[in-house]
Amino acid sequence: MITLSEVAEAAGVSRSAVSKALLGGGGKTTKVSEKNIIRIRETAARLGYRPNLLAQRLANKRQDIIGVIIDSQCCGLYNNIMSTIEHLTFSSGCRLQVGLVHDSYDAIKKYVDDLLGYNIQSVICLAHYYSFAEQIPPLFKPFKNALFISKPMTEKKFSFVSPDYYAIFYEAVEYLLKLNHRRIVFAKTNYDTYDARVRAQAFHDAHRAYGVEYVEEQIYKENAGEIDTPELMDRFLSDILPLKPDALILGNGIAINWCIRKLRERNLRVPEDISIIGMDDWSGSQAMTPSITVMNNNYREIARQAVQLIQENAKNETPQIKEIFIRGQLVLGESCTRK
Amino acid sequence: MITLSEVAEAAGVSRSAVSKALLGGGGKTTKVSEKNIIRIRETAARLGYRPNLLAQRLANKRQDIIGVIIDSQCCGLYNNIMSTIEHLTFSSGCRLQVGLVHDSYDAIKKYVDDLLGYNIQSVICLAHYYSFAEQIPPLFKPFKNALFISKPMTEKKFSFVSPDYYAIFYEAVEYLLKLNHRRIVFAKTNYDTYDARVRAQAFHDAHRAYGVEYVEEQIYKENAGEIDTPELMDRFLSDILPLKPDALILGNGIAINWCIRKLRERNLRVPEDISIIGMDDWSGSQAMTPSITVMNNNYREIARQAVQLIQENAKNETPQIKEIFIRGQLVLGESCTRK
DNA sequence: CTGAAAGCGCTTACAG
DNA sequence: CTGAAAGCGCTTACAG
Repeated sequence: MITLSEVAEAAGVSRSAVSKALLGGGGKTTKVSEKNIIRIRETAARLGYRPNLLAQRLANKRQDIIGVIIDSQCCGLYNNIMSTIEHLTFSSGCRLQVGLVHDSYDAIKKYVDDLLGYNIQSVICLAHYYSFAEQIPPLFKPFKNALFISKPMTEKKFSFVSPDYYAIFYEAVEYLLKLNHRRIVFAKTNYDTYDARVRAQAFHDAHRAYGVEYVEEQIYKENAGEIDTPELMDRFLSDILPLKPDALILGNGIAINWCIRKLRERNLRVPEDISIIGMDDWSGSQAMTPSITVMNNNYREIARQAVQLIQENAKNETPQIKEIFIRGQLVLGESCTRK
Repeated sequence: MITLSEVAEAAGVSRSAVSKALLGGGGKTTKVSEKNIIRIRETAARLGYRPNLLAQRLANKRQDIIGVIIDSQCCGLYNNIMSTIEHLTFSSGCRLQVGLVHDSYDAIKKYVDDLLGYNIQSVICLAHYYSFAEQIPPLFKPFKNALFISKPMTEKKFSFVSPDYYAIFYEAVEYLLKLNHRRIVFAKTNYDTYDARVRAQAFHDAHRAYGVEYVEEQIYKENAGEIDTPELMDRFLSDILPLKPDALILGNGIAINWCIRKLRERNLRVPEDISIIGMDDWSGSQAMTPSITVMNNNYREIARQAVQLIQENAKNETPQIKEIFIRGQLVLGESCTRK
């Protein structure tokens, strides 16, 4: 590896001059003549010089790096978010340092330590919806500029950009009620996460607003995560079909595929016998047969606002805490029909 | 930020001692008494000391970091690969530095520069199947230890771990031919990538082995990428249905969903009228109705071997170049039937 | 316009 | 067992 000193020696100039000519360093006062700039550039190119980023960052502390902690399982779901974040930060000359974790508190803690060890003060957390959801936010206290995607489960104030889970869920339930559904089953989880809480609340509020009674069993809490295996789906259906549901609100595409398949085995058709709404949009929801009515969370907009906020705060000495909810929209498919 | 020097001063010992007691540094000869170790640890904890990783890496050059360059669009497809890589490297005390790109030569080049600038010599590339596929591998020459997932398009020898696209594709075509299909259409792309090439070759070889003639149009080359929008699917079907195909080999789940939907609009059923095989497995392929026969590339095994090889090579001064093909397997669904 | 010097926060080889 | 010193490859403030 060629160093800056070697370039300086080969070009017969000082290291300050090379720093200025090649790396934009050299402080405010260092000037280099046009002649030397050319010679330095030529020498560097000839030697194949590459600046050492570790040394650069150690020396001047300038930080244009944003840490990202993301769960590898979210990757599909958050695909739009990540690629938008990547695009926006990259085009503004910023870099991402990505910590990929999977459902592991220890891994998240380790990556947090790494980011702090690299003196990275800005971080976006997309991995905090677990059974241990409330243990994650405290890990992010040491950062000057932390931002969560989705509202974190914590007392302390953090900036976040979150889907407005309540509003979209309310809209979905309202939509079903207006189509005369009277027995909607919502496949919640037994996790105590923010989204699950407010969805249950929206379920309740919408029913109340429309004067429709429901039994507690219509909010299904038996499952830990997605109902995305045939076995889990069988159990789920055995549990809830006795309630004679006319609509189901479920998670992702896989769950819904299994659901449709398993309903068919029981001679139940979607939407004729049971309507279905998906809680998360996924690419391909409109390609299915029937196409699925889904809650589009507007992830691209979430990512856009997240990047804007974190970059703004990265400039401030005392970042301001903002809580931003992004409205989603119900994408109407063929999976719901009037009763 | 508390530094090592401050801990040393507060504990009344030398920096070497702190380095040894806290960070496992201090060289071979530095010894610290039990008494001092305790005091140093206590002091560090009290002050909230965090080692600066930049300084550590700059000073001792020890590298336990593996770079990864991955396309954000691959994320779904390569989800299994990435999470397996993450798991295996993380549990061996290694760290990943992930560069997330999207279909952009410039971004890949920039991330390569970054990795080299951080003095990272080991890198896994999962982003080299583009229209500019052959421009990517040269970027990775400067690394001591580069490894590609999927065979790269290049003359130079690189290590890679790749799906055995040829074998699995041959198996799929053979399967269809044995089920008496005689007009198989393969939705290739107009990209000149390794996988596309050998698939076309396998298509040819299998037909020849079974003495089945085919016309060139059965290898559809009009598309740039996946046929994953309704418009592209309409055009594709308009183009190939006049050939009276009895089977289609297509890309991912979205493409296949659109295909089934658009075939139905034309009163063609899967598999009764047309059989379908998917070229890439995706979670949910077996949940669909009908479930889809897919080529499972065995990504987890690919990831496992990739990590093993790159970690092995990271130890060697002169890494050995290995070319590893992983056999996949045909997962039989309901989307193919005997003609 | 130019370069010598001190510093970033860690290392390790070396001398006690 | 212990610490002073030189070094990693860059910075920038400063003095010419």
